[in-house]
Amino acid sequence: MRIVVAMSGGVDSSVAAALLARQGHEVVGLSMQLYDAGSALDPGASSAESKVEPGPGSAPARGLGPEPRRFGTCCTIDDLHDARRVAARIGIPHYIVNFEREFADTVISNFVSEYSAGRTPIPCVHCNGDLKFATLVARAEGLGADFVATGHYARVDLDPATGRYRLKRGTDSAKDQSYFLFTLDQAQLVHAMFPVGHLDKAVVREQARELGLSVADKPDSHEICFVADGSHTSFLERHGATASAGAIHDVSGHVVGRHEGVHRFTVGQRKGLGLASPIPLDVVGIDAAAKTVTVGPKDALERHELTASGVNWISGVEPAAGTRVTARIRHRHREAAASVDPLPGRRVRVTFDDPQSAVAPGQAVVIYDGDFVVGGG
RNA sequence: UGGGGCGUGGCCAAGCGGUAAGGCGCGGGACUUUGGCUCCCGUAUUCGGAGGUUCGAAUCCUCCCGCCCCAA
Repeated sequence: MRIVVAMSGGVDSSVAAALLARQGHEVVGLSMQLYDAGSALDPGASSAESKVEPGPGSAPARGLGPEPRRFGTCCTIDDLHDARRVAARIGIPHYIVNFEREFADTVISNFVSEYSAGRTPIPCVHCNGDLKFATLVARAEGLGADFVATGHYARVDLDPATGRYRLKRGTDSAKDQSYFLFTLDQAQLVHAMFPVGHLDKAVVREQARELGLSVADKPDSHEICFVADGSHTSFLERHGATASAGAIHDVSGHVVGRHEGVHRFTVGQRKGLGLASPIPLDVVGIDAAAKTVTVGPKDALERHELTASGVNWISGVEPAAGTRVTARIRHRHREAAASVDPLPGRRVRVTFDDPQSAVAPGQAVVIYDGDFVVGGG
């Protein structure tokens, strides 16, 4: 089979590619260039021969001004080189496709507008859904590939009972990334492969070492990949987040301070308030229109239920009202028992047995039935 | 030159004779393919200043300095 592997330059996707190649598949490595090479390049640095081939249909990035120093923490020029080196090592062709425009138009623009609206976006979901499993799948088809594989810790299988594909947690519960993949639909899952989803991270690294891959000991990537300096606030402000300074209220409506812009806050946030208080205060609400941030004690963050929009049901069929599930309201949230009630307009109400703290608008709730992702929104 | 209150780390603040809580902030680390949370560790030899009482004071006394309020 011909399989396209999305290679980020990290260990996981490298091993994914290597495993598939070893199984005898015709593997093609594809790396997404997400940032302008000129600004991502560290002038004078080691990359004398960095030939980045523009992918078909690529266009100049918009909304991506020059970044200070390194642009991101993944998909940098160095990461592209790593991917290329791995591809060479395992003997597969490797292409770099320019996704700057798509990345700017989907992931980054959404990131900025969501924060400006007082919500807390989750860019990895868009990156996975819109880029890796939409745009990339289209490219893969153009290359005559049957599958797109990534290094995600998740599994996909075919439910013999229904004939539908299911998205399953990765075996390594500590590294499970199924949360970030809840937008995948049947059409995408048909072509999706997660070659390391059944492995533990430690095993993946071991494999990388055995295969002689140079990235075997490369650190895991954390934090937003496109924010290099660790400050997403300054990133937002460089990319047009409106600086909407306003008042900080307490839960009874008294003004207790000022803030420098709603995009600097997220529900549940404690740091950065600059308020003196005998007890810790957390952001309990954000009103972008009124430019206000409301703070309160931690217990004011607890919610028994939430509604999510833009819901995707993996199977394509929504569950019956009152279906018992577990749900997470953020990556690495300890899943909580709940029941779901699908609502009109691709919405769902999730009612938790026990109250959950800090349901942040903009974050995703992902619904599980045992090891399977039911859906999310 | 009347009466009352207050001055504790960058900020808020507890302590009111027994050897400086806590929160915010900040620095470092852990955790983490989002943000946030959380968890560690660090952050005032010192309590406006100077004396005094005491085995021992930020806590009591005296004076000084600086704020604030009420009455004039």
